Amino acid sequence: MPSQPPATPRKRPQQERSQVTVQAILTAAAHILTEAGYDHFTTNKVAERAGVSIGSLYQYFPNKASLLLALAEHHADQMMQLAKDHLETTGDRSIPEVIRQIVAAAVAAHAVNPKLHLVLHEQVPHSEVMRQFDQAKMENLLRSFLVQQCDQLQPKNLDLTVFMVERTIRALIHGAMTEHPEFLQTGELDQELTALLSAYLLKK
Amino acid sequence: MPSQPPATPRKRPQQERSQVTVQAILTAAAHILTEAGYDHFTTNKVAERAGVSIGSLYQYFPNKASLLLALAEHHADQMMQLAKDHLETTGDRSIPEVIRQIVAAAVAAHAVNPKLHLVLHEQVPHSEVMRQFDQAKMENLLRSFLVQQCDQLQPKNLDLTVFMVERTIRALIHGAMTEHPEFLQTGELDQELTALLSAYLLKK
DNA sequence: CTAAAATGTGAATAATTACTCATATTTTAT
DNA sequence: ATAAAATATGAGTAATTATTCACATTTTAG
Repeated sequence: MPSQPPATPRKRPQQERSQVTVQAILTAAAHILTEAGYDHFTTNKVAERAGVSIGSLYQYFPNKASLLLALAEHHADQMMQLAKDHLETTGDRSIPEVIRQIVAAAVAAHAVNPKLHLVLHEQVPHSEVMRQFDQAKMENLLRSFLVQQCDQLQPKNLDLTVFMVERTIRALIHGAMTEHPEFLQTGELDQELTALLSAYLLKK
Repeated sequence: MPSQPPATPRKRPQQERSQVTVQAILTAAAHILTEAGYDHFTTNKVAERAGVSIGSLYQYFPNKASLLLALAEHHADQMMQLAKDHLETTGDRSIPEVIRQIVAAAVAAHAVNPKLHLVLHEQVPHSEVMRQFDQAKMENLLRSFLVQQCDQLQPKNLDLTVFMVERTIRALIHGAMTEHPEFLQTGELDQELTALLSAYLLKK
């Protein structure tokens, strides 16, 4: 009795088999970075942990840097998605409330995968390249918020202000993650960061 | 005709000859870091540039890390000295003036050797280790200033505030150095940083 | 002057690691 | 069933580079 040909065509291995491999590699890469740090991040170890041969790794990632890039891009996407979600529901319009919201969004975004984030942004050589994903988008997001709120800001002033705010948020979240996790736990960081930036922007 | 024995004893080679060598190595190391970046910072290249054999380098620096450490320590000393000079003459007592002074001191300290500073703090692997010199001293300096000025600060509050201020200053100066040198040139950074922190501290 | 101490030399070593390629296995389409 | 296409394998290559060490030169002290 010949079996029916399956309704869904047998899944294309070009698609699925390799996608599983790619995913295993990415997962293994993230695991090694977060658990062992960049010092131990070698392509051979990643392949081993992924349960895949080193040759397969190089079939999908032409070099080590491209693997890191893929990881950083995916992570940045996750962060941006979460940040946007936090910023959608914007009923309030007072500057301190908007700032509080932005800070909360940034803190939440950094909680997606804090260990991976720190390694990608502070351990990986040439981490500027990794930052390209986060930073530009964050600055644009901030810029539009600020324009909406403080229409008395001049364009030149705007660049400077966006720089001040973006850098301050990022630096203090990173600093808290590495040196004072308790400030993050208790919410003290959110509060102080909001206070810092509100006081600054209200004076404009 | 036998010459007089020199009044000053012939300078001890253990002292001078080797000191010249050590200095040449340190200078070459700084040069390679600032001009070529950490990627090209190999011990053999340092020795070559210093006009010294690789063996001599290892006579005075047991390993590559110790060379970086020596460089970082010397650079931190220079920065701290300059910062202290800026903070000596403290006639003013208003918070904004004190803040302005602290900001100016930090900016001046970072101008000692900006390129080297950035490489040591952002390119070198495990740059946390390099920061140990600057950071603790900076925080202590800040702490005493803040205690003097805002005596209503609680001890727990103090740790948090010192963290906020120190990190913010450092991050914005670094950010300006790498991405917006024009803000440093024009003094806009000093002004905004002072405004940011004054507004924050005055609300305490 | 001379021996010991200090300093200098640089070819060689040893370890690491990103990446290749010849070959094997699996899947697909007919 | 079968050939072509896709995917997987992993031992091997090649380049880099921190560090050593056996030996040379210079300096000092007596």
